[in-house]
Amino acid sequence: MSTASGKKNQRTYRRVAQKMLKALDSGQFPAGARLPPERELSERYGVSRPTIREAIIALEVMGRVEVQTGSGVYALKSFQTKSDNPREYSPFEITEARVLIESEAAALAASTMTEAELTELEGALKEMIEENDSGNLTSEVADRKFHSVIAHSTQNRPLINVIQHLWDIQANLPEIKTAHQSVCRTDGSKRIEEHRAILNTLKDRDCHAARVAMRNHFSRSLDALHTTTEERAVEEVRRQLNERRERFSLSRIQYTSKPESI
Amino acid sequence: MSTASGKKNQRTYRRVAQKMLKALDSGQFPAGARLPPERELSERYGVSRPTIREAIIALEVMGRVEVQTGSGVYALKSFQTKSDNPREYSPFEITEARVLIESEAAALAASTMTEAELTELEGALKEMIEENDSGNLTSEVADRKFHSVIAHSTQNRPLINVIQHLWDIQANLPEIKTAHQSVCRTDGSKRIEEHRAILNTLKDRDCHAARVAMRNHFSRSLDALHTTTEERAVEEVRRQLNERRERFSLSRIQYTSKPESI
DNA sequence: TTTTAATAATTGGTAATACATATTGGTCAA
DNA sequence: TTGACCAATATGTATTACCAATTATTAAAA
Repeated sequence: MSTASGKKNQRTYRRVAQKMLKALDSGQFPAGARLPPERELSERYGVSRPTIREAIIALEVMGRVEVQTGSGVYALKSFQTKSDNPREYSPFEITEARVLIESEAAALAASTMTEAELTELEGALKEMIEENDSGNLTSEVADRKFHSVIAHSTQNRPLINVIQHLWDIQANLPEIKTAHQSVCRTDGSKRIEEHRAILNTLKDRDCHAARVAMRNHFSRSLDALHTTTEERAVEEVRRQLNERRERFSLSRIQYTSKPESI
Repeated sequence: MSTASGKKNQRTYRRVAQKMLKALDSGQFPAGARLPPERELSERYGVSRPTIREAIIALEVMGRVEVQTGSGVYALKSFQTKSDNPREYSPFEITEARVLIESEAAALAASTMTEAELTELEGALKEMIEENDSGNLTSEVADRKFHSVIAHSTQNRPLINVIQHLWDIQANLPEIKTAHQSVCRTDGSKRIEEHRAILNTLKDRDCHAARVAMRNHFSRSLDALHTTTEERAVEEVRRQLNERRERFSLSRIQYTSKPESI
């Protein structure tokens, strides 16, 4: 209850800092990104600029952001990725790790989720639907928000951090991105339905059903990943073929002046 | 900067917070003492009230002071900083995160484990038995090796990394250490049996049983943690009582010369 | 093309003010 | 004397408005 969100009598800077912390965790401001200027934040959160400054200082002391005078406030990475070489991970590994961990998080969240968080989830779902309708396929913010809210509802900070970390890694993998776009393009509505199913199990506080729903969701993601990886493989072969053909023709054209040396 | 007290180009709130930190460390404001009001501090340090507020918030986030609305700012004990420091996780959180993740890792390992890895596990178990017999209670190397082999057998590098990371964190928590020592001292053989049970389920390639066995193992760790935490709490109360008694006797001795004025 | 100066954007910091809450002290009645 | 209530005071909370200092961007000049 010490860290619970009894926001009524809490001081404003704490309330704001909590919200900004969630925004940071949800990937709204990835590491290195510049946050909006103080004045804009003060409008967004409906508080004065000094209060925003206080919240930013709190985040700064927590080591989550860095303030550069005259330039802006920048998000730092929250999870010290020591000798963690994210580039070496395959998208399948990441997804497998995520399915294991996030399914358990969902199961736990089924018993810890508050009404406010359920409302947040519905909001994220709504955003997802809007993104889907508007044809915005590149954005994953609503998706990430959805998963982030579930993670936060467990109130287990190491777990939140781990989930966030895995998302950060996968966000940098191009295969994941194309797979995500592909699944949005071909089965957008189905994907929405999966998220809604998860939401419903959480509403019912059915931890077993939540685990299953989350697993189903990921298993579809994994399928999409397999499919697009296959497509990419075919595409790659074709590209290499074309490249070879082009180089061959180029070499013939330039042969009289200078041979290619690469 | 035109101000004479130019300490590099650091921001004012940091400069002030450093000074106040020094004052706290020097015992100028012992634990529980009330700091001067904001208005007075702003005069003393020659800065405006908002800046003083910023410095106080920094100290608050660092867990050095506590602010009570309408009453004042109070110094806290420099060690008892568990309020909101996100870097420091509670041992319960860590253990909860581990039980979720490592149980799934065990379930996965049940199908991926090789014969060589099973042999390694048996070796780790043997080491654990030897450690237990020799009365070496502080070492956790065999325990860690056991869990590490299971993690590695999943061949999922992100998962391995996460498990490693959580172990690194918990290894630095004193509560975990004492709990581990306690469980080794009181129920060493039972702990060995739990590990053997996990090993057996992996030999049988029974992923469900592996998950359950791992959960059981952790649930016992959690119990031990609860117990030792309780013991520590009792110890703390006893210590404080003794401290008070000592102080009381001192005041009686000094009463003839000077009455205590607190 | 590179360098430099002007301009805009952004954080840094202060002052004055109003408000909310906790503490204090005093009055009055039982 | 004791207890309860109430008003005054002290203290933190938060806002608005303003200007200064620093950095980033752009345009002009060499």
